[in-house]
Amino acid sequence: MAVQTRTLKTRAKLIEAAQNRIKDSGYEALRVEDVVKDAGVAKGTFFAHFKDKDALMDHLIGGEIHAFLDEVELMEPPKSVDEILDALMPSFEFMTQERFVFDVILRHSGAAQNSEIGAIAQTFIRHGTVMAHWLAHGPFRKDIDPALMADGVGAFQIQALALHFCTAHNGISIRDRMETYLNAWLLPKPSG
Amino acid sequence: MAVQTRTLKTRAKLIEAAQNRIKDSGYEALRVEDVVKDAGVAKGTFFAHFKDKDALMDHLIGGEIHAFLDEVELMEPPKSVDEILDALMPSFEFMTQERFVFDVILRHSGAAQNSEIGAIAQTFIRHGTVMAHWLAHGPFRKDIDPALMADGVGAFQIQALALHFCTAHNGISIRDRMETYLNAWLLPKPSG
DNA sequence: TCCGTAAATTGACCATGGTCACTTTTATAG
DNA sequence: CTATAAAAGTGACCATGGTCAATTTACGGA
Repeated sequence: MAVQTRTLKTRAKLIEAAQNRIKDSGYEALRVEDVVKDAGVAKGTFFAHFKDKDALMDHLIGGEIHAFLDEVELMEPPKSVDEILDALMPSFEFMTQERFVFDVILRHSGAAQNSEIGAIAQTFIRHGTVMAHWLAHGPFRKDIDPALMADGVGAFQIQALALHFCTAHNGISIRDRMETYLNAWLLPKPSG
Repeated sequence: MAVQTRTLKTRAKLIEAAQNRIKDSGYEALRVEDVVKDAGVAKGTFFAHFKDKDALMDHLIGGEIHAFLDEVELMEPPKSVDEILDALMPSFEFMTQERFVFDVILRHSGAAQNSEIGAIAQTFIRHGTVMAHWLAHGPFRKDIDPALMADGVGAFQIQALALHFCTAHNGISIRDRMETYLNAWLLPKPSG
């Protein structure tokens, strides 16, 4: 039997309920019980639509990040580290709005354990593709593969965001730290 | 009143019970209820000693990583990327033994949210110190601060370990991926 | 030795995510 | 228009981490 309209409706109701809750209480405070109550369905139904609460988070947070990438993909390849950062900052702000959100992203960045790839993991792949394209067309180092450079940008991004939450490393903004990282990683250097 | 001997004993019992459980069922399967049963104390006692289950995990996993660092600190500064990797591989093996362990490490790598710094976060700081020292005394690039280089090694390490758990990126070993990263990050490059 | 106070411990209780046998709905064959 | 099988939904129930008012234990002073 094919997927029923009912299924899509229920799923939509669940997602909308969750988004509304999040809009005024944030991600961490989301309770499955509240979502099903607002959506007018039973608890079991939730888990028929999402493997677990984390899967809903993946879907919602992944969706937001995809929206940022939609913007980013429309841009011209940046001509400097500064322009790269201009493009990335909005998503950084989203990712650091709550420690909880960053933790979800971290947990899902390395894709799903066994099953198919999740929304957040997809954004990382997409991010890598866009970034590699950018780096191949800008004034950056040419001695290594753009895909490798893009990989590194991702790694430094995680690092900068993680340190943002670290009491021991405060006083430096995410952007400043990223600038230091990317200058050292992406720019051609004199030999020595 | 000072800390009582009883306190130390109870704490030791809890830790030993946890370690024994982990020894034959792994980290993920650890249950607080089992730990307190084995230790012969009530559940509430556990939470008088550890803020939450995660704090125990931080302590145990952090302890293991500290032990690796003890070894590492005795070594001569490595003279190549390969030698760096020789030094790091044992701890990589530990960190990837279970996805769960890696997740705990990730979650704690950016230190505690508000309160004092945890055991795992400490290992990252220690790792950075050792690595910076190594990098300052080896045949690596001289155009950036060793502390920055060390920071990068940490970032790439997380990246390599994360991709190890990612279905979409398999076929490359952690060591091979790290070698690619570190060659690109640490070695002096021709200008261009 | 006894008392009072602070520290340590207890376990019933709660919060919340997740399960599953059962019921209801929907689509389709005859 | 039924019969029926697959899909969707239900909610009582479970698992497990975490709380806290009450209790017990240990230490220092009189």
